[in-house]
Amino acid sequence: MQSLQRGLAVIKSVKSLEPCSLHQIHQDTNLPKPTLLRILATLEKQGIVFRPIDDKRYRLSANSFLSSHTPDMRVVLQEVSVPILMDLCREIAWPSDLVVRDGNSMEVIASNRILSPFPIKPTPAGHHPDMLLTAVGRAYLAFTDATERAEILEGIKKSEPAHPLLQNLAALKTRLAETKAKGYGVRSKFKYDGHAAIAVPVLVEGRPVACINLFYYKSAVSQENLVSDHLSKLTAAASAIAARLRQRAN
Amino acid sequence: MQSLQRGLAVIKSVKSLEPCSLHQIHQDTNLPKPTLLRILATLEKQGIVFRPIDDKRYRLSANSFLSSHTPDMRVVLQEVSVPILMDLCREIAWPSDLVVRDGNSMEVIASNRILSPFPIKPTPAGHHPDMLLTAVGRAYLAFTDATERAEILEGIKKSEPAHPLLQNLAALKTRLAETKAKGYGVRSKFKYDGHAAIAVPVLVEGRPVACINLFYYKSAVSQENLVSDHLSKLTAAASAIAARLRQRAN
DNA sequence: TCAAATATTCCGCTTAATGGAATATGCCTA
DNA sequence: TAGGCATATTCCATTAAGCGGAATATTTGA
Repeated sequence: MQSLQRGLAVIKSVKSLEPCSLHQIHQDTNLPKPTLLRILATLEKQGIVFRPIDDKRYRLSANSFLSSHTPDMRVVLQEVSVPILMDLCREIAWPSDLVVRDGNSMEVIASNRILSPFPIKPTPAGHHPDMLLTAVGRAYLAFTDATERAEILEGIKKSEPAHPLLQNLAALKTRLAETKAKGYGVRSKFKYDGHAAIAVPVLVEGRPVACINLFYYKSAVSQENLVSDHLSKLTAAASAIAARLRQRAN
Repeated sequence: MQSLQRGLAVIKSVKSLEPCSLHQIHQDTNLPKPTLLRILATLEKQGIVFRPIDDKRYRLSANSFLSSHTPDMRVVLQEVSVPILMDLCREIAWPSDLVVRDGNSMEVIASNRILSPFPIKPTPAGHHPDMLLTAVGRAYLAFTDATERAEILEGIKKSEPAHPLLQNLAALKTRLAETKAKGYGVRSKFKYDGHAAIAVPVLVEGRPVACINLFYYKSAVSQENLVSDHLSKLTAAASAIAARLRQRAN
């Protein structure tokens, strides 16, 4: 069975090269690229490999029956979020990022910006959104438990004592309480910036393991309308990601 | 890609059902049996599944890129020995067993007897060849280190104090030393038994992890001639198994 | 010893897979 | 910012790879 044999060869190739471009697999296996595309599409449909939205390189699904290395939470998040973020952007046009905590700030690990008709510039690689100023950071802080919140605030105080949001702790606490009550975080007003964002947590067993935001132009729509039109969909996407994570954990 | 998709489905099916017959896979996947046969042949050639020589049921290879459960040494031995035992019997006609230590006796985990033209009755399931009387037991004892040897002899003394071979420890030691020197073990003379056997160890890093024997009719060939004709092939098979095991261990 | 269950082989048919060529996309350089 | 190279993707005519029903062989169980 040629095609099965080839498919298995491709799995092995991806396993040894990941993350790898079509071209790399082509060189490794000597199979013609159209053939590889067909095989990879099948493997993707079957949940054996996946590609981040804005990255052409293939990776092994942490899932499946393949003994990858350590099933890394980031990779799993990246994987399960792909179709959900794609659907989300198709539905509401405005772009979103999937963001996790990394130390005292956040880190973007997936995004559907390039799918959006609105040309919002992509996150510079390695950019770490601020924990206190951004919608995602605030959502995370608001929904995590008191211990982790205290730890993060302590960390920021040490590394960035002059941080504007640290100057009024009472106000910060109030804001976080409000965020939790409303169910979503909003970004602070940045200077020279026409964008705004709201963000909700991805909750697994009551803990935020990540956050998804929704970007928009302040000039195009009011926060009020954005919330009433789209918050439920954003929340649904977060729940869908959480559900898939739970499923993966068995 | 239908056939790739089906192949992956079969892998999943075997994974969940193993060890499983063709019929079981057929019921689980709803694929026609000729199709399954084709797929399974491919998977077997690619080292994804295997079948013991005298068992029609398919199992997942411990090898490969599949996260089976614990990669059990027995299963690995069983798997890697299949083609080697088949070739061996094709070459020299007399049948062999692959045997490992199990406590104070040995245990047959694979055999090519049914391939042999000589109708030597198959090992009764669960039969444990004696450690002191059989060729495989003696080969094992002779090649293992002093510590394990002492442990085994101690164990036999406790469970079977009247064992005939224990009555003359000096003679036993001499016999084991000879065995190691010659490179193969021979079976003790059994009453009412026209068979005889020789056996060699499968050595990995100097330790015997298993033994392979070679059965014959005393009336058909002398031990002398059997050794001069076939010992080298038996040893080669043992080395081949050892080499495959090493490869598997990475 | 025979019947039932299961495994395997056979083979003509069809469609799914193939891959060369054309096109699109992304990326780097000047 | 254009223009050119590298890579990805689509297209489609061709064909052999895969298909599975039916016949046969083997194993099992009574």
